[in-house]
Amino acid sequence: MAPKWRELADRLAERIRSGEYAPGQQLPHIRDLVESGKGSKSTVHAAYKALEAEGLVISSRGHGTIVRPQTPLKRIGIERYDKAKWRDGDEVAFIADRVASGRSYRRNEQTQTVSRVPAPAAVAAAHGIPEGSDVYARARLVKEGEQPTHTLTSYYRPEHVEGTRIVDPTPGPAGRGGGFRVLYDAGYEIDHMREELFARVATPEEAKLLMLPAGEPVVELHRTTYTADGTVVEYAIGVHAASRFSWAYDFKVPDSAKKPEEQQP
Amino acid sequence: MAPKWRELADRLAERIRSGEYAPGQQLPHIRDLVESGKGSKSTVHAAYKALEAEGLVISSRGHGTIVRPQTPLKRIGIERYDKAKWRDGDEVAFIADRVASGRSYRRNEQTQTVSRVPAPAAVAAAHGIPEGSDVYARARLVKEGEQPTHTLTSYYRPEHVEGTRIVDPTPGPAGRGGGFRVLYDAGYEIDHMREELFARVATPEEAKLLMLPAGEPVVELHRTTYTADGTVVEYAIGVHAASRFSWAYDFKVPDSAKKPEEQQP
DNA sequence: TAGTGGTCTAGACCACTTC
DNA sequence: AAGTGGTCTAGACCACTAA
Repeated sequence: MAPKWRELADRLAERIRSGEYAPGQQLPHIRDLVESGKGSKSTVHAAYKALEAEGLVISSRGHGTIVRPQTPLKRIGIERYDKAKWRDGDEVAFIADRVASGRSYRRNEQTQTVSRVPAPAAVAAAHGIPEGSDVYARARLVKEGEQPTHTLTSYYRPEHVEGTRIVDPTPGPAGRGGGFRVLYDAGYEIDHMREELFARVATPEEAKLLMLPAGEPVVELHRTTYTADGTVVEYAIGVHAASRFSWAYDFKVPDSAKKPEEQQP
Repeated sequence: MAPKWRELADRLAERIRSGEYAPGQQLPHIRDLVESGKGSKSTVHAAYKALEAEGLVISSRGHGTIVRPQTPLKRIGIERYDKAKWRDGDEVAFIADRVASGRSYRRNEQTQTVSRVPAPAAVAAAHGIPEGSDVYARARLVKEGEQPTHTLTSYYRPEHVEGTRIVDPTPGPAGRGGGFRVLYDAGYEIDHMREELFARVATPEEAKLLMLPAGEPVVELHRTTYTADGTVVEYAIGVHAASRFSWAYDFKVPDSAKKPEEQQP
C-alpha cells in the first residue's frame, strides 16, 4: 500500500490535473486538512512537498499553497544565432528571440564577470589545449525582468580575444553585436556549431541563483563554436531552468553510404 | 539560517563530492547519526531524502544508504538514424548505437503495443490532420538488460502504414530494419527530421515504469519525421531518464542574408 | 531475528506575510 | 496579532533484507 502522504498527494494531483483546482488557485490549508482527518501535520506537509517537487504547486510561508501557473515553454532554435542579427544589426545573438518577439531588452538584465582562469578539463578538451592552460571565462547571469532564466559561461583562448571588448568586464553584452561580432571583427567568423545537452537536478546553489522552485531540474548545454577551418573559437556552458525552455533542431537524415560532400557537416 | 537537515545534507554532500565517501560506499546509518546528536530521526531522514532528490545517494530498506554510482551519459547524435543502418543492414535505427558499441541486442528488450487511437492535439498538429482523427500509435518500452531506458511512442497516419508490419503487434521492433525500413518499403523514404526536447520532473507513473530514483528528471523528446516533399510520416514522443542520455546536434550557423538555397533545411 | 530505512503522530516552536 | 507554511523532537510502529 502506498504511504498515506502519497495517496493524499495523488488525490490532490488528480484534482489539479482535472482543473478542479485552477492555476493560481489556493489549495486547502495544511491545518484544515489536519483538522478534517487527512493525517498529522507532518503527513499533510509531506504530501504538499511531493506536489511541489513534482512541479504542480508552490508553497510559501504566510501565503499558502497555490497551483503553479504553467508558463509556456520558450522555444529556441538555431535561428537565434542568425548571422544577420549580430553581424549586420545591433542585436545580441542569444537574446535575439526576445527582440523579435517585441519584448524590450534592458541593459541590466545581464550581469557578467570576465576572468582569466586555468582551463577546466572539458574546456581544455574542446579547445584542444593542455588542461590548466589559461583561458578567458566570461560568465553571465541572464534575466528577464526580475526572473533569472539561465547562466552562460563562455571560454575563449587568449590569442583570439586579447585586446577585444570581450575581455572588458563592463556589465552587459560585449558591446554592439555581442561576442560573435567581436570575434568576427577580430577575423574569426563563426561557421558551424555543436550543441550537446542533458538534464540533471539543480544543485542547491543553482536553485538559489536561478530562483528555482524546489525540485526543479536544469538543462546543461555545452556549445562549441567553430570557424570554417574547424578552429574552436568559443566553448560555452549554459545552465537553464528546465521549465522555461525547449530546444529544437532540424537536420537531414544522414546516409553514410553517400559521398561525404553530399552530407551535412 | 539554513534548516538543520539542510546543513547536515550539505556537510554530507561535500564529503561525497570530495571523494571521502566513494561511489557505492555506505553512508552512516540514520540511527548512528541520531545517536551522535545530529538530530532526531526525522531530521536526519530529511537530510538523506534531500541527498537522494539531488541524485547523490540511493537509500533502500534493509540495505542502507550508499553513494550513487554515476553511470556515464550515453551520448546520442543524429548518426543513430543513418540510412545505411536501417536501409541496407539488419539493424534497428534507435538501437544502432548499441550494436555499434558491441553490446548485444535481445529481442525481449523491447515491448510494444500497437493500437488505433484518436489523435491527441500535438499529434494531430504535427501530422496536419483534424484532432481526433484516427492514427496508429506504436508504444515501446525500451530496456537495456533489466533496466528500462526510455519509452517511445510513434504516431502514424493510417494511409501510410495500413497493411505493413508496423501495425502487427508482435513484441520487438517492427521487423527487419525497424519502422523507417517499413516506411521505405511502402514508398515513404524519410528525408529530414525535427527534434524538440525539454526536461521536466517525472510523473509518479513514469518514475515507476522507468524505475527511476526519487526526484529524477526526464527529458521529453518530440521527433517529427518528413519525406523529401515535406510529408510528415511519423511523429514520436519519447520519455528518457535524464541521467542516462545526452543529445548532440551539429549545425551551420544560419545566415538569413544569404539566398535560401545555400541554407540548410 | 536483528538491522536497515520509511511512516506517522502530537505537539512545540520558528519564519514570514498580511492586516 | 493572526494566520500561513516549515522545522524539530521523541517515540511507536511498519516494510523489507539478510543471515
